[in-house]
Amino acid sequence: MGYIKRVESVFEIIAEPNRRAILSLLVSSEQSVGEIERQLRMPQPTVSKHLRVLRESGFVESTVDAQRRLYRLRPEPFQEVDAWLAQFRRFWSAHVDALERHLDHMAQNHANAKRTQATRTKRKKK
Amino acid sequence: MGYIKRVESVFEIIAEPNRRAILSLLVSSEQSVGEIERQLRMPQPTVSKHLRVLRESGFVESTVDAQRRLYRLRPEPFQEVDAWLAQFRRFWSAHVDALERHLDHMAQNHANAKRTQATRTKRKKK
DNA sequence: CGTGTATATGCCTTGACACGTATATGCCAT
DNA sequence: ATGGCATATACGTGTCAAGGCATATACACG
Repeated sequence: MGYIKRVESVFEIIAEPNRRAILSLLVSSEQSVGEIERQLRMPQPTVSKHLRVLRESGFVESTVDAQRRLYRLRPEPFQEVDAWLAQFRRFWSAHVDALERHLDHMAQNHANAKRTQATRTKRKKK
Repeated sequence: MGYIKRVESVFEIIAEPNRRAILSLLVSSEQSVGEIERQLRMPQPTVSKHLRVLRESGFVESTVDAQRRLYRLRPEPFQEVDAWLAQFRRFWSAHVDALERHLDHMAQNHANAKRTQATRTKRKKK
């Protein structure tokens, strides 16, 4: 029994910032590799490699257009993330309520404008 | 030299399976380190280290109870994930509808039952 | 105070993965 | 066929994070 199938969860996939950037790009419409490359200002092999990962994990699919490949989103993996998130939703909506709405609004346009602050790592040495 | 401030996104945090397991555990109620350790059958230092990461990224907070530390969830990071997801929600809810419900169900218990199959990338070798 | 229990931290090793650079594949046009 | 463009892959490298193990801190109680 041969080859181990790399079971990477959807979470590992979206942990990579460049991949999230690509996904966000594709929300508006399908794009070719070259277009992604230009918009995100990253080297072409990098784009291709990330697209490969995204494709193999089901986040995107591609069709051929001459020499171009057009990539577009696929819904399932996002739903999977959403499903995971669901178990916490009860919890957090209990905690906040108006804020929830607020966040829901901001979500419309930006992707990851988060500021993950501080982590007051107090490194005391003894 | 220096203390680089590691700005890890919420996505990197939840990319780790054990951390997701811990978070799922905490949905029901707050738990001590020892309880987590026993239920998840992982060594105590591992639990503590993951809890540290979760704490510093805001996913959990702790209070002291004698020698125990009780950990519980905090809502903000989850909202952040949700906010990111929101931009895709329009998209995917257009694509599917009944399937969504289905997934929502499976989400109840497990986290990453991904089967990432093959991705019919037809790799032809010449 | 000393012992036991609960949790945190330090060090080290290992493996995964993202990147850069180079190159291969594939398709089009002339 | 030949050259050129678009995209994919191979290989070597550096970085970083997770785990194991040992140990330190903190508290409780006799």
